[in-house]
This record gives sequence, structure tokens and C-alpha cells, in this order.
Amino acid sequence: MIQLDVLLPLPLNHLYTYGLPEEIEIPRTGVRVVVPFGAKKWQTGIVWRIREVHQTDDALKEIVYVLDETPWITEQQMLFFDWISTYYMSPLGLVLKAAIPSALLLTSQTLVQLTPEAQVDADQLTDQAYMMLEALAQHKSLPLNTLLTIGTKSSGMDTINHLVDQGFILVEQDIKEKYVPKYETFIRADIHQKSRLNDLPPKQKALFSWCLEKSIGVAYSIKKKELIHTDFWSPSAYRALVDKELLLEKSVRVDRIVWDSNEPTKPLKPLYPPQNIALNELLSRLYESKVTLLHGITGSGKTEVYAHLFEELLQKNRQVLFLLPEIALTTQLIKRMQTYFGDKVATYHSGMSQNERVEVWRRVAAGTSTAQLILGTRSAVFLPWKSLGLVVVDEEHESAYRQTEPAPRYQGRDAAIYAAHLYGCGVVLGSATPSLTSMAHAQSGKYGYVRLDVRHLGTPLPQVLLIDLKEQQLKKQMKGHFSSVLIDGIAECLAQGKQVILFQNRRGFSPSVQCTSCGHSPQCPSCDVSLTYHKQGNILKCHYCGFYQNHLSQCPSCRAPGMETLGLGTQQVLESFQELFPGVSAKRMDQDTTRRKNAYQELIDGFEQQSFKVLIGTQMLSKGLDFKQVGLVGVLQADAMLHHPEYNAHEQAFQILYQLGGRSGRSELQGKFYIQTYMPEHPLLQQVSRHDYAGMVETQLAQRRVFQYPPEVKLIKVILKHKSWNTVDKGAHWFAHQIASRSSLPVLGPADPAVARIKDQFIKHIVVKVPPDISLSGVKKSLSRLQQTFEAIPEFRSIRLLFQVDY
DNA sequence: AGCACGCCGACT
DNA sequence: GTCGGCGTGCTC
Repeated sequence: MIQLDVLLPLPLNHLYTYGLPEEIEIPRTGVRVVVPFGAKKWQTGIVWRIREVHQTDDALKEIVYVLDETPWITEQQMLFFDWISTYYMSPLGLVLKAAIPSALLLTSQTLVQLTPEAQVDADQLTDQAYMMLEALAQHKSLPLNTLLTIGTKSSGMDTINHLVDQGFILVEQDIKEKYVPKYETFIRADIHQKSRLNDLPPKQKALFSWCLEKSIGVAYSIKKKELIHTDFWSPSAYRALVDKELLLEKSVRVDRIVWDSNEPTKPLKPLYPPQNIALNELLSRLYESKVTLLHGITGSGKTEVYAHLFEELLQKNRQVLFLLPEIALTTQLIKRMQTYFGDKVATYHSGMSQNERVEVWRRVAAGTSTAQLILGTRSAVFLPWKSLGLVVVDEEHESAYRQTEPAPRYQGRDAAIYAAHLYGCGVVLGSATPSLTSMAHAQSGKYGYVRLDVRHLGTPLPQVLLIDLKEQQLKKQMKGHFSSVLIDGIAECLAQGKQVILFQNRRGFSPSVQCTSCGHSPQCPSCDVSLTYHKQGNILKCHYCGFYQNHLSQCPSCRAPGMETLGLGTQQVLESFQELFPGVSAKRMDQDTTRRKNAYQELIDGFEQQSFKVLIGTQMLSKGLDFKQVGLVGVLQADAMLHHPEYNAHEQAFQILYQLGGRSGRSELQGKFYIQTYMPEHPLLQQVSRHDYAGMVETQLAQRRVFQYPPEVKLIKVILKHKSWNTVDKGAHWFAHQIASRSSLPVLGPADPAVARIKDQFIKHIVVKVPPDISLSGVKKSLSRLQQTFEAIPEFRSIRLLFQVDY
């Protein structure tokens, strides 16, 4: 008997075994199957293993359908998914769910309908049963969930079961294929009917003659869409011609992702000598299938070097993965690649429709010449590569490569490195400010290191000025949150006709509000955070669970008037800016103003085309944007970044500030970079002011060594959540104690995270440090075992426990 | 993740 | 007495 081990896209840690009915042929591994799962549900899964066993097992449920002949999941992907699951301690089923376009997974919806010839005796029925049958009589068939809303809930299922027993209704599974191929209507004119042209009424005549001309020599060459846009279009005339069979329609399956451009591709730009040196070094390392760090400062032209690398591989018919932290921010980059490589370029990211994802998936699996160069976000590593030749991870230090919620909680950059290892190809990690971890690997020789440090246009690095807020306040030089130095700088810059960028790392109007008489600050009822004031709608909002309430001018606690806004957000910066510079056009860019589709691009385009002079925003501003006319970048308060409680706060602060500074002065003139701070003597800010990346690396790596943080040790975070504080607290202490007593590993916590309660769940963190001489996989195994023990304790059973590896 | 089952307080 | 809330356990 053949048994199939099936992987289901659910948070389950096991494969499920099914029998194969005799009439179904043995499928290949990696194909999709539909299996019964649970009481009355069908699920789509992937055949992971096939086994032949001698004794039959009647208790085993059987496969319902085999959906494919050719697998959607390759052998290499299976290995890769397995690695992700083990390394990041996430259920394999969730890796599958994250990896495969959901359109490939079917939905089962239980449908209920009346048995056609059933004789129903209405007197025998309960009211509920009667109402259900009535509803079914009207609708032919209804989903089970809909039917259950009729009458009282608790007895619904019983009633339905009863009706099934009596043979009045039928219950069936209706599996719908979610992936819908796209069809387009093509038209051709019947040339043999040309003689009838003159008998036609004018509208039809015009349309038909146009089509005739287009149809010469080529059948079905006219797209209906195209026809609609001509001057001859008339729906009624068209209908008439189709009815007379003068025009013939044909529906053709088309790809969604064709690059719709007739522009021929352009040759690559020639490289400057330093770029050429970097390219040659990268090429020589590439074929050793190693990881190389390309450390290229802002403006050094890394992208052109990548393009030359891509060309080299595309010519050899190899596939290339170009990973980007966020695709929304990279329209310029995609366009640039398309002008070089045309339809070889395809994108893959969460913003695409599921159907588009499937199209890309198919092409990558088939190894077609279109979609050979994939520009994608982290999920693109899961594609079914056929001949992967190179992975480039741009801005490798970006935290957006890490997925934290939901599981699998993986690091896209590191996953890409493992994938490259699996497919036997090289990796290039690019950044102007490489992560400390990558830098440490480069120093130890584990990674290759290529430096590209000449700004090819000769633009000098910006001049950095640290503005001491304490001193400015003493001298009464502050106007709101702007120091006079900054104001003067902005005024001078604007006078020169240049643009200004202002950075404030917080969204909303201000982080919180507080009563001036009793100090009361409205809190979220479900999370341990103060509500944030949003001027739009005059509301207080929770950034964690979305709760909001009206902002009251009277204190809800002491009834005194005078609720004051605290702290500083982008909205407030914009307002004070406009008070200081009336008439100067300014806009803000943060999550609130860019949530709408295309809003981000519109802002960027507007700023680029100088339709406004000042851009005020959050972190988003530091990401690879290229504005030619920015003369000054100002940071309103650098201190909050440095006080962040994460172990890598300083590394991240440096990266953000350094990249921000790079936005200033991109053409021949030196830009200005003003940073307001209460701690101008802070070593990290000093390093920022000297553009001293190397110094920052040295200091921070030394600190990490002393305090035992990555890359010195590996970190695993254990997160516990429960609605009762007592329960999580007990559970977290138990867990931390067990790790400490069963191993010699350093354990931090249990500790409260910055926000200790979200959506009514109390949260505790435990951090396990794994030194290099201890097996990481061994530690993970014991943690998983400990989790099982933990979950067997009744008191702790309802605590949600999850792991974050290399966070 | 769903979904059923079972236990318990709140109402016609 | 039923209704519906949620906590718990299972899915080959």
C-alpha cells in the first residue's frame, strides 16, 4: 500500500499520512493534493514523502484529489523550507504558507443543498430545520457557515446533522481553484467576407475595414482592448459584426506580467575605474560561490556595478535574485533595470496580486528567459529556482529583511545566503553602512570584502554640525523645537534655492497627551501604552491595537481643562515649521501620509520636481532616495534613537543618521547635515559627525564582545504571552529557571518588553545567549524539548510561547 | 489555523 | 430551563 506524507500549510509540527486510493496514480513529491482534515474540512497540502508499506492501515484517511502532474515544489525547496523551519524554530507548515502563493492553495467551503427528490414532511420539523430548508429552497445551495446563522447557534449543527440523516439535504465539499489564469479576447476579421464590406452600415463598415487591414497575414492579431481605444469603436456595431461572423473572437490565456513596453533596451552605462575594479573583484569571487560584502558609500554607484554583474549572469542564462528591503521604495530602481534588461526583469513582493505571484513562480520554475532577474522582497528567496546564479542583497543592514510576525520569523538576508549555498551560487551583500555582523564576517575572512569608496561625481560628504540643545536653551535660542542655528541653516539653504529634509523619528502629532494639573495621560485599555494624539479627526490612538477615542480638552481624571501634547511628532514639526517659515511649501512623509496606494511615489515625485521645498518625515527618508537639490538635512532630536533599549540601538542609530546625511548634497556642492541633540559629546554622534563608520564598527564590536552580544554570541529570544499577568510571570520564571539549570548558557530575564501588554496579552521576554563553542542546533533542540515539557504543565498550557532566532 | 466539544454564567 | 461565552484539545 502506498502512503503519502503530506505537508499542510498550517501551524502544525508534523506531516500527516494518507492512503492513496487504488484508482489514483502515484503522484510525484511536490505536487498538491486535497486531503480530508478534521471533521468536515478539506485541505490542500503538498506531497512531501511517498512510502510503500506492507500492511494496510484502514484507519488512514485517503487522498481526495491529486491536483498536479508536475510538482510546484522542487526537491531543493523542500530542503530549504526544512532548513528555515529548523533554524528559525517555526512549524514547517507555516514556512510553506509563507513561501507558496496562496492562490495555489485551495479553499474548501462546505456547501449544503436540498436533496432533489426528498419528500419533506413539514410537520415533523423543528422551526430551525424548517427555516433552513426554506433558505435552501430559495438559494439552491448555501455555505455551511451561512446556514448555521439561521436560528439558534448552538443547535444549528445538530439540526443539520439530523436533516442529513433524514436525507433531506446533501452536504458536499466544494473546492475552488483560487488561481485564475488571465484571458484576453483577440479578434480577427474574416478576410473572405471582404466583399460584404460595402453592404454594411457606416459604423460597422468603418470598424470592419480597420480590422481587415490589421488582420492581413496574421490571425487574431487584434486585442479587443486595443480596439476599444480606437475611434471606430462602437459596442453595437462590434456586436453586429460578431453576430454576422465577420469578426471572429478568440479567448487566449495571457501572462499578467509581460513588460508592456516597445522601447528597446539600452546598453549599460560604462563604469568608472573604481566601479570596474569592484566589478572585477566581485566577478572573480562570484564563481567561488562565496559571500562578498560590497561596502560602497552612498553615491558610489553600487547599482551600476550590480547591473554589470547581472548582465554577466543573464548572458550565461542563469537566474538572478536581487533582494531589496522594501519594493515600494524602489520604483526608480526597477525602471532602471527594465531599461537595461527589458522583460527579463520581474518583481516579486507582497503588494502583487496572488495571481501575478503565481505567474512569476511558474516562470522561475520553468527557467524562462523572461523573469530571469527577480527584484523582490524577502519572500522571493522561496521561489522555485531552476538555475540560480547569483543573489544580491541590497542595503543588507536593513531591518526590513527580518520578518517578526507571523511565523516563520526569519531573516531574509541570512535565508538568502543559505539558499545560495544550497543552489551553489555566490552572494553579494551591498551597503553603505554594513551591519556589524556582516562586517565582522568580512574581517574574519568568512566573507569577501570589496570596498567602493569614491563618490564618482566627486561630491564631498556633507558637513555635519552637532547642535547642542542644552546650550541653545540656556541662551534662549530655541523657537519651539527649532534652534536658531538650524533655522538660520534652513533659511540660507532655501535662499539658495535648495531643498530641505527634516527628520523626526515618530509619527502622529505627538506621542502622548498629559493633563497639566494632575499628570494623567490617557492609556490604551488593551495595551500598556499611552495613546497618541492624531490631529486628523482629533483622536487619541493606540499604535499597537488600533484602538482610538476622541481627544477631550478636559482631563477625564481630574476634570481640569488643559490636556497638553507631549513630545514631538512629524505633524507638530510641520506645524512649527510653517509658523517659522510662513509661505514655504512643506509636506510630511510618514506612515500616516503614505498609507494610500501611490501616496509614497507621489510625495517623492513631487519633491523631486520641486513642487514643494521641504520634506519632513520619519525613518522612511533614510532609504535609498536620490534627490539632486537637497542642500540641508536636519535632525530635530537625535537622542531618542540612542536611548532605545535594544542591544543594537547604536548600530541602527549610526546607520540611519549616516544614510540620512547622505541625502544632502548629491551634486557638485557639499551638503549640510545638522543634528540637534542634548548630548553632542556622545561618542556615537561624534563618529557620525566625522563620517567615521570604521570607528563606529570598532567601538561597537568591542562593546558587543564585552557585553556578549552578536556577533560574539547567537541570541534566541523566548516570548511568552498570556492574558493573566500572574500566569505569564510564573511561566516565564519557570522557563528561564529551567534553561539556566539545565545548561550553562547565559540567560537574560524574564523581562518586560518596552510594551508589556498588547491586545490584552501580557508579554515576557527571555533571552538565551549561545556562545560560539556551543552547538546552536543543540540548544534549539533542548529548547523545543523544554517547550514540550512546559506545555504539558496544566497551569502553563494556555501560555503562548514562541521563539525568535537571531533577532 | 479552524472547528467541535464541554463547562458555566445570563437571560426569555 | 435554554443561549451563547470562551477554554481546551484534535486534526493522519
